[in-house]
Amino acid sequence: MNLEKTYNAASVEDKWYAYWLKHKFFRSVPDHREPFTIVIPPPNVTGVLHMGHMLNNTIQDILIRKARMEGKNACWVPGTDHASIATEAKVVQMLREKGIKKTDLTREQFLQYAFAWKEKYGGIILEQLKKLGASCDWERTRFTMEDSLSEAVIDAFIHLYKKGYIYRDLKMINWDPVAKTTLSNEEVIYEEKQSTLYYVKYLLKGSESYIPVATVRPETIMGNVAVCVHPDDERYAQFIGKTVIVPMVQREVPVIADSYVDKEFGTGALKITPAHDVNDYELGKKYNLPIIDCLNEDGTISEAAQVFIGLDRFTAREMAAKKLEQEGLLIKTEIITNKIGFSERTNAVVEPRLSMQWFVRMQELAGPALQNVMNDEIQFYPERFKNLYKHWLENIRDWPISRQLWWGQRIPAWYAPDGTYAVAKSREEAYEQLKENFPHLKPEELKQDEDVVDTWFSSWLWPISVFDGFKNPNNEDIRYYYPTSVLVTGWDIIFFWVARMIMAGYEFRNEKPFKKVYFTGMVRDKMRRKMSKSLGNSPDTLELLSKYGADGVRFGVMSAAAAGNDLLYDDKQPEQGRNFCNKMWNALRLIKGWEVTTTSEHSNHTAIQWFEQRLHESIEEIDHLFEDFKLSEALISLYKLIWDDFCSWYLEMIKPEFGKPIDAFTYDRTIDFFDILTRLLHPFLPFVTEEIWQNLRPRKDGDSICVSSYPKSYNDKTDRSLLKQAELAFEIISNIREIRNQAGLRNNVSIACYYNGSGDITFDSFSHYIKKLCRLHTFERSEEEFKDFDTFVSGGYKFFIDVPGRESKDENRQKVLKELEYMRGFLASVEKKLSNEKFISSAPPAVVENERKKRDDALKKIKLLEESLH
RNA sequence: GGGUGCAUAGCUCAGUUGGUUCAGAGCAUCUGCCUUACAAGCAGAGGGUCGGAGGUUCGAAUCCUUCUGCACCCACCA
Repeated sequence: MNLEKTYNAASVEDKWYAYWLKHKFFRSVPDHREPFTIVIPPPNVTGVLHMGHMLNNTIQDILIRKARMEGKNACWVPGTDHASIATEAKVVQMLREKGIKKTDLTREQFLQYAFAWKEKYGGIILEQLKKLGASCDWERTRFTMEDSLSEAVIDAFIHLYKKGYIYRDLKMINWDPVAKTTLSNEEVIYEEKQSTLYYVKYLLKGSESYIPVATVRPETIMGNVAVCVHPDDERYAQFIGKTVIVPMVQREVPVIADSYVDKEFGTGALKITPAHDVNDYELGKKYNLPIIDCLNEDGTISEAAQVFIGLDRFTAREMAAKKLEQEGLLIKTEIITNKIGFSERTNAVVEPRLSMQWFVRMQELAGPALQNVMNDEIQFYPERFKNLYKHWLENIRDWPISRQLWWGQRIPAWYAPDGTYAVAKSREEAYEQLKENFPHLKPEELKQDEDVVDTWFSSWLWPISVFDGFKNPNNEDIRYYYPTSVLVTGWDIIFFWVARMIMAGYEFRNEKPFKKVYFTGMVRDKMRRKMSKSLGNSPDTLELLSKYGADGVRFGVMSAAAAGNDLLYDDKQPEQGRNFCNKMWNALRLIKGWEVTTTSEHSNHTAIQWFEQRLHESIEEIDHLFEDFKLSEALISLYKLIWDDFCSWYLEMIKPEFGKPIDAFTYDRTIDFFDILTRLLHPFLPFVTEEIWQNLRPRKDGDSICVSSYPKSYNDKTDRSLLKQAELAFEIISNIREIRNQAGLRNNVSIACYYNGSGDITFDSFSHYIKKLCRLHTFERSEEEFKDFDTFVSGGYKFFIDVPGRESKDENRQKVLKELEYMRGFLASVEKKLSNEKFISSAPPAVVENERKKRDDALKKIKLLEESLH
């Protein structure tokens, strides 16, 4: 066998992924086995995958691969999300770069461009997932806007409408003037910004006196319909009921009083602009004030404003300030910090806007969703996200779902010429509903609502709709796979998606959509900034995958990612993963390079038994870590098991001398061990483990580690007696090696070591290996005290190293003194504890007993150390 | 304004229900090695008052109180 010196991830990974696909190992159809199902959080087709996706999908793949190896029917459903507003914004921008304006296109033409975009980027995304090693059932790939899933959206809409949960209303909503669409609260991101607060004079009609009003938005002054003060505010009591003049437009408006106004803030007087502020709108309704909308949908000043018509709102703000100053109405300005809402997708400053939209009433939907998370019917990992979830659901508000976009499922409402509408699956059905009241109506006169639904109104159905649970609620797939086993997603979309999927699950199937939710943290850069394209701090994942290999990247993101905790990404992490792959690769090279004798005589019982014990100890530990979703700890634990225990200790112990063969028994056991190790590691690093596993033994076409069995720990009482002995032996080896290092001995110089004393634990079984690993020509018991030798004390034994030509033993002596000092301190603290009556009486007997043993051990060690100083 | 989380080695973090003088890992640093699997490596070393203060306890990184600093979420204060 001829294996390359370094592991070549690129060629290995492509080879095995193609092999897995060819043999359809990832294909899942319902059968008699227990299902293990994950639906992917569908990535947006806006671009390519970033680091967050690498993390998220690696976790899902680990869980799926482990379940598959455990004999479950593992099904991972992949797919993509049309991401209505985000994608539409991208397509609009792409068209603009080509010199095409959206307004020049028909809806149909635009959708063609959008679908072409989806084909391109959706395809790239799926390829990236394959590169990562994702073991999805690709035959099940879904897209949120494909026919079946769009029909599910319409069904859901009609269902909720009939139930009275969907309604149409004129309300104040968040408006994105760039995308020109409504947004939900969740799509608005508030940031603290410095703003100018303008103090403006509102002159009393026919008088020189005025009410000072503070505002950060002078460009909406033209929409003022009243000034409001607190009824108990003595400063303005005289103005209440009088008329003041709105600056710039000279409108005469009343001064009203309402306790909503905070006397302490600003000037204590508030201008009322019902069209541009939620609170003002409420006050306007209360006092029956008119509404003057002085903004257009693109954020420019409307004709209703009378001045600055057509100017952008920010330009108008400056102009208004200037004009107020010119007219002598500006008292002063002040810089304050306030929160400004930005559109999540376009980053435009959001406007409160009064508009007719479709809403989902959330109160009833929230009930079961809240209850079943709080009682752990659906489990959250980490649990603390329950708090966040609870708070949101308890304060839930209705969900505006209509979006003034083209890319998405169109709202199934049909309007008669007079505005009366029917909600129906088709024009024909709508016509049937309406014709009773409109005998002369013709079907072609009906107009469908121009808006589409919020993208989350489609993705909240995902766990149901990917299994066609709307079209055919009793089909075999959904009965078998639903509810899914676990959802893996970032905590940032807990409201957008997780909460709503839970609501949809209970509403449409009367059953939870998943049993567990694993929340991942956000991937940040070394400066703790969230990775984003605009900052340019997210590595190019395709480049990363080709540089370090998918296994390297998977190791990198997993090794630092505790559930729910953000992780700081650094190139060092995938590098460590790549190195790990190479380490295992070279272990394979070592083993496969051995010549094997036919004899089964051997002297490696101890090493083999020790490693077996160590292996099963690890398997138990890893099982527990998996139960708690502590995946990064499980990976680190495997890393140490393989690198330290297997490579550094076990292989070095059994390694035959150069040129000599290894016995068949040791060889076979070693292959067994490596086989088990690769299977344990396979869920984390699928490619390198497949490559090694395939090389360990002769395999047939169709064999694969990904459908082999996941190792189980022994259930019977496994003997663990060698673990302690090994610990002592390794400690002795390290001590001898340190002395060798201090003495500057070359590796080919062999030395002698003598020891005496006795301890609770022996190292006899390991003597042979100590000798071998420390290059000792002599390692034996001797009652003699070797006064000129370097010494150390370990496990109740005193060791003497004969270093030829060693001039100074100061270094060694210093070390012994230091240890002696430490042990004396240790002894003092133990004795103090033991002489404390309260400790003896209140501590558990086992703890006291342990302290006594520590004292005896310490006394013994001190004695040995003191002796060895002479 | 309400809420959550975090603070442990130079950096990033582990540390289960309080019990070893237990303070741990990886990276980084330092020393010595191209030793026939691996320099993407091997053998070693140094490094921390577990954010501050108080309390509970025989015993606290761990439990309680408080303070400080940081991060995030939610909320209609111009």
